[in-house]
Amino acid sequence: MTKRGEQIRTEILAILRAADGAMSAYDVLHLLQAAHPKIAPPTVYNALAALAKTGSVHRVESLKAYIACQCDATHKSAVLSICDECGTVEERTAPSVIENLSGFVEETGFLPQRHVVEVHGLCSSCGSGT
Amino acid sequence: MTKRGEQIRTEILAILRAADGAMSAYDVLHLLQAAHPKIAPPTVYNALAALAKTGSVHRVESLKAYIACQCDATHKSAVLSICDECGTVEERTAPSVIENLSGFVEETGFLPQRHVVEVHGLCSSCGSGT
DNA sequence: TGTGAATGGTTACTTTATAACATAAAGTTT
DNA sequence: AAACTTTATGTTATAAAGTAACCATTCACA
Repeated sequence: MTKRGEQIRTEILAILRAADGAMSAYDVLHLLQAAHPKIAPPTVYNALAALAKTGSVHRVESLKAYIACQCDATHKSAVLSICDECGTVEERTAPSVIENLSGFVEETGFLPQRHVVEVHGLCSSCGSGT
Repeated sequence: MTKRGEQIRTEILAILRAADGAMSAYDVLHLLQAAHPKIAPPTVYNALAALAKTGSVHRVESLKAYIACQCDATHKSAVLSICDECGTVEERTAPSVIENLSGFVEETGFLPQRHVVEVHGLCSSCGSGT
C-alpha cells in the first residue's frame, strides 16, 4: 500500500518537530494549509491519530495539544514535564515511575493499559529566575 | 460575602456526586437547565473552575470531563483510575507515587506544581470477566 | 480489467470552551 | 446611610476542538 496520507503524516511530523512546544491540532492545520489550502480538520486528526498509534506523536491531554515524540522508540512509559511559563514540553521515559504507578492502581484490582502522566510547573530556565 | 454563585456550585457538586462516572460540563449544564432554564455555559464553567480551585471537583483531562472529589480534603496527590469499559473513575490519594514522580522530574531541574496522573484500563469488575 | 475490501478525504456538524461585555453584590469612604 | 469602588457573577456571542457519516480512491485478486 502506498499510502496517500503518508505525505501528510510526514509533513505533520516535521511541523511538530520544528515546534518549540506543543501545538494544537488547529495550529498544525493552519500551517499545513499554507501548502495545501484545501485541507480539512479530519485529515489532520486522522493523521495525528495514525502518528499517535505508532508512537511518533503524543497528545498532551492537559493542553489539548500535540508534540512529536522526543524519545527513540515504542515506549509506553513517558512522563511529560510542561513548563507553564515558556510552554516547552519535555518528554522522558520513566519505566520506574510507571511501574510504581501501575502497582498502585493494581492494588484495587485495576488493570492499567494506558498511563497519562503530565507534570506542570517551571522548567529549569524559568524556575531559576533566568 | 454571601455569594450568589454558591447556590449553583452546591447544585453542581450534588449533580457530580450523584453521577456514576465523570460528566462533561455540558452534561452538567443540561441537568441544571431542568431547574434553571436560562443558565448558560460560562456559568457552569465558572462554577466548575471555582470548585476545582477548592479541590471539590477535578477535571479529568483525558476525558474532557469532571468528577466530584472522592477524597477528604486538600490533596495535591490524587491518582485517577479510569475504566474504559464502564466509565467509572476512581480517585485515590497516592503521596508516594506523586513524590516518586516529583523526584523524577526534578532530576532535570524542573519545578513541579501540578500533577496530572490518570490511568486508563479496566476496573476490577470489568477486567475479571464479570 | 471488473469487483470488492480497505484506506484516506470531505462535508457538515457536534461538543467543548472562552473572550468580552453587562450586571449586581459587598465593602469603603464620607 | 448615600455615593463610590472593588470584586464576583451572569450573558451574549463566538471561537476552538473534535468527529460522524458519507464519498473517492487505491489495491488485491479473480
